[in-house]
Amino acid sequence: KLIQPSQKVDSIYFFESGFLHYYSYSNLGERVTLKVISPNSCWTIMDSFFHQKSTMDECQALTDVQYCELKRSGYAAIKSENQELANFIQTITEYILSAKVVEANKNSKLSVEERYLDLLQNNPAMVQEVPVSIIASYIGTSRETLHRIRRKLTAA
Amino acid sequence: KLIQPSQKVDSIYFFESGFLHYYSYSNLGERVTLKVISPNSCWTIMDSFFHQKSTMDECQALTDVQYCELKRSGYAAIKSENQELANFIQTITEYILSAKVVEANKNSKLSVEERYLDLLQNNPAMVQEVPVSIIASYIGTSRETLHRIRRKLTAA
DNA sequence: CCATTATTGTGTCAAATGACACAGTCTTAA
DNA sequence: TTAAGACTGTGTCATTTGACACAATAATGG
Repeated sequence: KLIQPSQKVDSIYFFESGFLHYYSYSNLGERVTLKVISPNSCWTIMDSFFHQKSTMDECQALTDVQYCELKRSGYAAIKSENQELANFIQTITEYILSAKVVEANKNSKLSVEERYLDLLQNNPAMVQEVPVSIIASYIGTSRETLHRIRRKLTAA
Repeated sequence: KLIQPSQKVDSIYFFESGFLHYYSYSNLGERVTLKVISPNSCWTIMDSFFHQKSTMDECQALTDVQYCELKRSGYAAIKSENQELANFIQTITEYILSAKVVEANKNSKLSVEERYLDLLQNNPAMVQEVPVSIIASYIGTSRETLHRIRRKLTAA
C-alpha cells in the first residue's frame, strides 16, 4: 500500500516509468482491479482530487516507479493564469471525458477474451510485466479463466 | 431509429420526459445497450460532439420524449461569452468526468444482481417503463438471467 | 372485436465460469 | 545453497449462464 491507503488525493500524477495497481474491494471483500496505470500517463483519483473527498480505494506500485506530481494549488494556478491556459485545460478535460466514455462503451461490447486480445494489441508491455492475477481482475474474470484463454491462444 | 442512424451529433440534448435507448452492436452483431437515458438528464454522444466525428451507434426513443437542444454553436457561444461562464462549464465538465469514473468503478465492483438492485433503488421508474430485455442488456446479462434474478427476488 | 405482433415467463440442456486443490517454476534472502 | 514466498499452470467439480424452444400475456392496429 505504498501510494494511497484511504486518504485524500491532492495531486495529479504523471508516471514516467513503471506500473501501478489501482484497486478497491467489493462488498464481499474481494479485491477488484479498477485500473492498471501504465508509464507515460497521467492519473489521479478524480473524485477525491476535484471534490476534496477521501477515497476508499488503494493504489500500489507493481514495479519501481518514477513520477511527477502536480498539486491542486499548481493546477488552480494554471487555470487562473490566463484565458488560453484555462481553455487548454477545458479542451483536455473534454478529451479525457470523451475518451472515458468511448472506453466504457468499448468494454461493454467486448467479451473477456476480446478484452484480453485488445490489451495484447494495445499494451503488450503491461501484459508482460503485470501479474496474471491482476490482469485477470482488470479484464473482469478469474485467474483460471484468463489462463484458459491464454492456453487456447498459444495452442492456435 | 428515430434519433441517430449513423451520423454526426451536433447538439447536447436535455430530456424533459421519456426514456431513450442508446445502443450499438458487437462484432458478433448482437445489440448492446450502452445507456438508457432517463428524464431530466443531459446527454450527447461526446466523441461525436467534441471531435465532429460520425458515430456508429444508434439511439431511439422508447416512449414519447420531450427535449431541448443546445447546438455546438450555442455551446461555443456560452464558452466564449465571458470568463465566468467558461469556468462554470469547466467545473461541470470536471464533475461529469469524475462521476463517469465513479460509475465505471462502481460497476466493476458489482455483480449483475447487485447492479439490478442498484437500479431498482436509484431509478425504479426506468425499471418499470423500459422493456426487460433492454434492462438486461444494460446491466450486462441476458433476458433470461435477469428474469431468474427477478423471480428469486419476488420469492423472497 | 379479432388478428397480429411484441414482450414476458419458464423449462431443458450444453457450455462457460469460479472455486478449490495442488504441483511446478521463479525470485529472493539468509 | 537452501528455504521461503510468490506467481503460474492445470485438473476436477459444482454452479451459473446463455441459447433455444415454446407457452402465456400484453399491446397494437385494423
